Order: sequence, then C-alpha cells, then structure tokens
Amino acid sequence: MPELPEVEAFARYFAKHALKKRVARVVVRDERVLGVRAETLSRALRGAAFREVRRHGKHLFADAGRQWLHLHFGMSGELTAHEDPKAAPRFARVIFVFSDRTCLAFEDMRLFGVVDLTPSPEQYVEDHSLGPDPLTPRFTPRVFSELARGRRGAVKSLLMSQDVIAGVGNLYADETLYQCGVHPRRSVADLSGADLRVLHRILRGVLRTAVERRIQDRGLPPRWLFDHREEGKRCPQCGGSIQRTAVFGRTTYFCGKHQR
DNA sequence: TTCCATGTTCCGCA
DNA sequence: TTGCGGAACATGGA
Repeated sequence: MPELPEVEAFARYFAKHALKKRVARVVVRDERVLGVRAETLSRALRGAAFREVRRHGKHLFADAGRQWLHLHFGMSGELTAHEDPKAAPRFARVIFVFSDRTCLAFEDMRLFGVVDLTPSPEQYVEDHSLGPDPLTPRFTPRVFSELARGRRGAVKSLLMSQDVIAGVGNLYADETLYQCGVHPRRSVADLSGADLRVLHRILRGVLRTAVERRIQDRGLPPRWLFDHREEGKRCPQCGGSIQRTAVFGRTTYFCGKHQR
C-alpha cells in the first residue's frame, strides 16, 4: 500500500528503530530488490550510523555519511523492526542488523521495491525528474497550476504523474477526485483556476489526514472512498453508485453521481 | 485455475 | 512533444 502517507509512516518508523544506531552488517536475502551490488551496499553501510531520514514522495532516504540509503517500496514493501535478526519474516529481502543486535527488515513480497544508494536525496530527485512533494511548502497552489498548465490528459493522470507531483498513487488519486467531486477522466484543460485551487487544497488535506492516520496505525475515515472501492457499492457521501473503470492503466473507482 | 493487485519502466502509436 | 494503452516485472490471495 505504499503511497506518500504510508512512506511517511515508514520514515517515522525508521527514525524510531534505526536512527543513530551503528550498522553491524547488512543481510541480503534476495538480491532482486537491490539497485547496487550487495557488496557495495554492505561496504557503504557497515560501521556507519544513520544520521537523518528524509522522504520525497514515495521515496525514503537515510543519511549514512558518505552516501544515502534509498528505499522504494514498490507495491508491497514495508519496514519491520525485530529484536533478533533470525526472527525476520519470510519476505524480509534485506535486513539491516545493528550493533545492539536489533534489526530493521525491508520486506517486499512482490519484489517491486528497490534498495540502493544515492549521493543525496536532492541528486536522486533531480536524476529521476521527480516533481515536488505535495506536503512541502514549495508545493503552492501557484506551483500546482503551473504544473497543470498545458496538459491535455485526464486529471487522474496528472495527479499520478511522479514528474508533476511525487507521491500520489492510484488510491490517493481516486480519493482526492472523489472528495473534489471531479470525474477521474475529466480533462485537465477543462479545469478552471478555481478548480485547480480546490484540487490542490483537497489533495493536501487527504494526504495530511492519511499521514496522521497511518502514523497512528489507524484506518482512513469511513466516509472516504477508500473502504468502498467495489463496483456497485453505495457512495457514503451522496448515495450514488460506485463505478469501476480504468484510467492511466489503473483500476479506478469513482461515484457515478457526484463526480463530474 | 484464473484474475487481480497500492508501483515503475519501456515500447509503440496517435 | 505529449500522453496514453499495454506489457512486463514477481508473487500471493480471492
């Protein structure tokens, strides 16, 4: 489930369980999640202590001194801390073992995640043409309007394009449009300046609320679309019928009555 | 057994 | 150039 709010919760979890601890060794159980050679990763981290953790969109970065550890969670990645490395679960692909013998496991059942190294978060963002993180002050309504200007595609595509906004995936794109009452296939060119300002405000509200909930390990509000992602279900806001379609190659749910 | 899944990337086409 | 559809990646669950 890792989109921006989940990754923010992972960042807090990382800070709690891994920051300021010295890395004793790195156990690579499955090299397929690595973006660097196992030996390179080990050499970069062994003996180092993570000094700071940062997040940009769905990407997590931890300062290991000369380099930063970069984690991307793909479809099914998550972090879990354990008292004993031997207790790390089945899908733990990489395990960071600390000198106090506790460990942090990068779990990823479906193997779409990535563990690698980068010179700095800024460099990574630059190299991968990531857009601004929508929860930073830099992401103003004006910046959002400029990013949207000139785009012809569907508004859902805009929200999910990582080079426009970093961190919004399928679920939170649907959620935002649902709360705005905007149809996911509505053309960006068709949105007024006022529409874009509303979209910007609701997007940030959705993400902020989701971050709070995820940090507390709670579910999302019952009146959100989130728990009603099923064709034919009743819309908790207007009683309309939830529809299913595909936009931007992803399964998309929306209310056929109040999203226009 | 078949279909589907919260992500990214690449190719081909309009 | 931009944007989109579709496929591919790997694996488990409904």
